[in-house]
Amino acid sequence: MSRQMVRPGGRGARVQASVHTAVHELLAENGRETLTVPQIARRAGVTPSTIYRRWGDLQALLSDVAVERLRPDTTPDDHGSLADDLTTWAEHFLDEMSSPTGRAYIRDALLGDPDGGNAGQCSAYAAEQIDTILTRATRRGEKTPDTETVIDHLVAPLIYRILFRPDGLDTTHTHQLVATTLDHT
Amino acid sequence: MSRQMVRPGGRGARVQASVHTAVHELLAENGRETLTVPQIARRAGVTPSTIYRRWGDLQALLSDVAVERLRPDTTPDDHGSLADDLTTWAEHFLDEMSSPTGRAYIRDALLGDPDGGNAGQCSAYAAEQIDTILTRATRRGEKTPDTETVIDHLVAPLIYRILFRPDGLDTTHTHQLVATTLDHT
DNA sequence: ACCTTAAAGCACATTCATTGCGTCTGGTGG
DNA sequence: CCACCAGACGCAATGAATGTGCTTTAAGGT
Repeated sequence: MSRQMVRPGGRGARVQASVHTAVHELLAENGRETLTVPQIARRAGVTPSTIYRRWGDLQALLSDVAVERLRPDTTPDDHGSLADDLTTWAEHFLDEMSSPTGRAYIRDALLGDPDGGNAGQCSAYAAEQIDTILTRATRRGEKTPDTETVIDHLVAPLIYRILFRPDGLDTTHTHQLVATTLDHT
Repeated sequence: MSRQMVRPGGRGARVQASVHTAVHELLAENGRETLTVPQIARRAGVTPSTIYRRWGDLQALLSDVAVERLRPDTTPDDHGSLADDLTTWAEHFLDEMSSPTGRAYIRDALLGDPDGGNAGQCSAYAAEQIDTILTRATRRGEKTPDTETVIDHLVAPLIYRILFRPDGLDTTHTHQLVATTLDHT
């Protein structure tokens, strides 16, 4: 139930919004350990039952919030060359995702529905961004790799390190990944 | 607290074993949704307080069990060539990890301690296996990529697809990844 | 303005998480 | 060989969270 069919502007929309912001605030304040449904309900000015009815359980709600917060809010900047665009995007991506908050949201998104519903959405967001960059490069006349190639050799390694080896993250590595990715054209 | 210092053969060891198998069985039977500490305790013939004392909370316990079950039980087979070894290992890896059970264990491992304690352990397991294969190939006189390269361009894409895009998994793709990885020598 | 219907509130029963305290196991030193 | 001691376990109790029937509210259409 991540994609809510709420009458826009109605009471449901207000509740959804206040619950989402309540989750976000409480996560920032106390972390996830002590986060409970009644707590969220109190902060949002709602009763717990409302949350249980709309989202089912805490995990689904967290996953829902996570996906919304992981949605990119802007299209990638245009720096005039594919290499620059990819590098800048990758650095920005790493910045956002490798923070404790970012990692937490990714993990929450992974818990949502067992097959890649919410996680798949996140992946789709990244794919869209990449696609924009690649399309722009193609229009410029540059030779470009496939979106899939970029995902395999740039996005995947970044995410892998973020999730499994938070220590091994540095800018040099990112640049190297961009370079090898561009070899696959 | 994943690495328990239990007196071997004593009561503590029995408790640890029965709790671990209880978790494994209950996960297989009812999935993770309905899994609770008292439930595990009942199945294991233990009281909940024991579990709380030893593991702290459900997540830590799940993470502990996950890491133990994700530990490879055998060294990679030797097929006489790096390409064959890597391909076979990748297919085996994919088989184990892409099952619903495997995915669930990976996600549990990711939840353990916030910085990559348990997840890092899993990554280290994979690195060990890869390292064995690469060392063998070097000893044969083959030209081999770095372990890091294999992780970035083979392991990471596999895991990424397993976690974020369970649909996009096929053998062809795996072979392709092995091929491009071997280009990076 | 009314009517319909989906969503939110309320109250309550059930189950879970968590801790204090006494008991027992099993390794250790005399 | 035996008594001792530290840590681990079981029991029981409490406070909180989960989840559900029933009632009430308000959004959107007629």
